[in-house]
Amino acid sequence: MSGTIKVLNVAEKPSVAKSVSGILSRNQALRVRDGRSRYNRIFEFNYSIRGQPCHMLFTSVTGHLMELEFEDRFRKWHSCDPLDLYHAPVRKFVPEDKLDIKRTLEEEARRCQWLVLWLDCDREGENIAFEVINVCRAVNRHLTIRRARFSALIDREIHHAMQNLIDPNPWFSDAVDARQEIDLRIGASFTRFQTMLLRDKFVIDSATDDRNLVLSYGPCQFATLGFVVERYWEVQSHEPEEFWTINCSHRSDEGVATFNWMRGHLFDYTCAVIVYEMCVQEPTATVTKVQHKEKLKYPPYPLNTIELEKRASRYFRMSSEHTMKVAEELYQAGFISYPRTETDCFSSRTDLHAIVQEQQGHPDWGSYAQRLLDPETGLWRNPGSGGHDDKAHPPIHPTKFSTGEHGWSQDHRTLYELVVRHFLACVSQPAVGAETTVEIDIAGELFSASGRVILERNYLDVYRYESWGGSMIPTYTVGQQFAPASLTLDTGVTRPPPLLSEADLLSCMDKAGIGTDATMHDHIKKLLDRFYATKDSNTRFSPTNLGEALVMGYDDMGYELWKPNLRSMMEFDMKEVSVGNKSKDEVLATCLQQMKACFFDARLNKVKLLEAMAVFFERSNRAVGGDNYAAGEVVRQCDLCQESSMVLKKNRDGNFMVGCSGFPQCRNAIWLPGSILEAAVTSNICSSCNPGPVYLIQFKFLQIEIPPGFNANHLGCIGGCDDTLRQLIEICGTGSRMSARGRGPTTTSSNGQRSSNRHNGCVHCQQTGHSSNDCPSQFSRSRNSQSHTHSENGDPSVSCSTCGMPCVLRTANTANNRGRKFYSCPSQECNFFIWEDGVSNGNDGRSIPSTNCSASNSGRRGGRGQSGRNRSHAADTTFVSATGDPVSNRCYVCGDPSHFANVCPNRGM
DNA sequence: GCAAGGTC
Repeated sequence: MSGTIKVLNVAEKPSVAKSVSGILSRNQALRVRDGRSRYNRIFEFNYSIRGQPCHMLFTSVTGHLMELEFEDRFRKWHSCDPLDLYHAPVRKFVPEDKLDIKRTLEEEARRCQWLVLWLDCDREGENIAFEVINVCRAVNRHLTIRRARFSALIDREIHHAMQNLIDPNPWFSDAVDARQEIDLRIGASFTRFQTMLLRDKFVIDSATDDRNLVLSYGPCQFATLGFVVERYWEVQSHEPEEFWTINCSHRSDEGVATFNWMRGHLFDYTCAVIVYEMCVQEPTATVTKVQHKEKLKYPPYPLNTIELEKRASRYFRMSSEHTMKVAEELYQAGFISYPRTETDCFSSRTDLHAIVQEQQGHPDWGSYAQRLLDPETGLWRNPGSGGHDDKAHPPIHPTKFSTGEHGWSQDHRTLYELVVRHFLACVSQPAVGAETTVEIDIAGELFSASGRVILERNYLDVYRYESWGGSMIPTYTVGQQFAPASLTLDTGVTRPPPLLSEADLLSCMDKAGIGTDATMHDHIKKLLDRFYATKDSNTRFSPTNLGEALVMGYDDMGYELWKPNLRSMMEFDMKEVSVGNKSKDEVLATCLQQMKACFFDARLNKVKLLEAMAVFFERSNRAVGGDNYAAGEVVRQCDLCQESSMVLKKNRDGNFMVGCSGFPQCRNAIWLPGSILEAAVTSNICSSCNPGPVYLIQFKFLQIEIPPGFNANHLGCIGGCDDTLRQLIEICGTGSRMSARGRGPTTTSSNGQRSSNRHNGCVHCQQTGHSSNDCPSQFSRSRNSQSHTHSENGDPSVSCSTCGMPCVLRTANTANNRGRKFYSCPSQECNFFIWEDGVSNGNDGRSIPSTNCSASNSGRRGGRGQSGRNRSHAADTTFVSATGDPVSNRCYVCGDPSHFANVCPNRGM
């Protein structure tokens, strides 16, 4: 067919591909074939777009085609500081289970000239459209790309959409991209942080195996939890208050009427008694007002997802999650319309009568359907509108008649019945009632009674879930007087509000914009799955200890991370992006910057979380392993890798250091004096160090290990400006590579060059804590040691026989001497070494043998000043292991030549 | 192992 173009059409789900294909082809010459994905078939037919003959291929995806994830090196929980997740690179990719769909799209796109996107017309749909565009355009750069805009699967609308194609809207898609990225970064960072902080520190008895417990955080799940906790606290904090009220009854031939005091109740007993005694003294009642009024009780609006969930919970105590599962199955089998819809008004184009007609044969509600269709009954009424329309799906309604199918569970029957009865109710007249209100006066106090007679039941006949209580009261006339049958002063107490029911919770979420119609039930289920909340047999939610502790912890910090505001603000920003008022990048930058600061602050205040947990849980004895990042407090951004953060940590030997959380990719580290007893990052920022912020650290030194004149408490900066800290490091040495006995005042003045290095700090990075030679940014260089073996406490002190520098205590890692300690000169220029046990035995030092040492006794030279000057010594002296493999004398963990890996302070990070 | 959002 000359001039015919091939058009690839893609819908968001298979059912839409099928429906639209059926409408466009008018079911004429419609062919179907399988794609690579078993769910997403391909429909083929011919069509003409504005006179252009087209061969149409119509397939679908199943929701999002792509996922957003961190790049691999950030995906493991201990791969980085959770703070890094605010700027770690992310990527979009097609997950394994969607690859078949991707391949279908690629294959079909290659042979098409046009791509028409039939994704749902909402923000998520637009984002999925761009996912499809990316996949298709990657294999066919010449594709003409158009968007079909439709709001219902109705013939006229679909043909109109096809003839009036528009451009896809990148702003809508951008809003979703921003939402995804923010959700991922916030969720992952807080989840890792609180899980690693709390899981191993407490015996969390709610979980079967708390080692695998994940204490997840998400803007939706925590807001949902917040509603539960807030109501629970309200209930807990309620203090019953006694009140008094006066009740009056009257009996006549027609029956009994109960009159309520129009003041309601009084909390002041004396006042109540005074009023009551006045009434008792003059008890005659005079009727002051009789009012008759017609009242209407309207049927519900057309059914959307949230109402379906709420009503199923209220009427049948069915969980929202189960409701959606059953509804999905009914939808898949064609009995009800699409169950995930916000829309609660029918389009004027919907043939409502046809839907009712289908139900006429049902044994239970068929006769009601017949009455509805009979104009003489006057029962029909065009349905009201709840004011919501997602422009993508109609309200939930029956699409196929059934009296119950083989294989349906009771829940399938119940839910189908609800959908049908709800629909029939929507198109029915409201119930009509006559209400009578009577007011009386006793000694100047007013009382009222009311009664109701239902005149027409109308929709209530089919909507049996609702009732409208009728109550009769006797006939009264104004001016009539009577003596009350009873006049009592009654007492009662105020009651707390009830715990939130599932329907209440859904209402709270809906009102605050937490989740979507398709996901709200997931968030509720997540609270149960994470052991954050429980649900009782009345569908009422209480927080567990865990849920309450988490909310309490954040609340004590003063954060509203558990309130819906965060999501609302995000939602506002998303809206701004979707209408083009703000750019995606702008919103991402602002939001993530704020959340990062919030995360940082939350971590500084983590003690609040720990305290809140301690209220409910026993401390655990379990060893905490691999939790350095959770324990580490951020001091500044790493100026070496520029990606991760420098965090204050304690090494295994108990000494403090500030290291890059990007380890081992980045080995930036600042070693702090071993004489530090306590160190904690504060929220104070150094005013002189750049790039900032550099947070000051509150140090507490062991007084006896620092010279007179220095204060044991010091608010210090590791950014390079802090002379006091520099001096203390110089005087005390660092605690990183030596055992405690290596600490103490040293003979640094004996080595002018070394002393000079320290005073000047590192020439590469300007930081204290290491010398220029030690700078992690200069790893190929040899380094001087900062450790000292001279001591004042009687421990051996060994100096290099060549240069006189204090030696470093190391541990051999060779086959013959593994674990044996020896001293060696920190300078790479000298080869001096001596076994530790040799020192105590009074042996002389010896130099490291030139080759094949294996730390054996060979190559002994003995005597000071004779160490291997005759040997050309490279920075990396090679040892040979027992297996003959060369072993570097640098630590294989951090590359530091002053120690071996078995004593590496960074091991196990 | 982490979010929330689509959908099967």
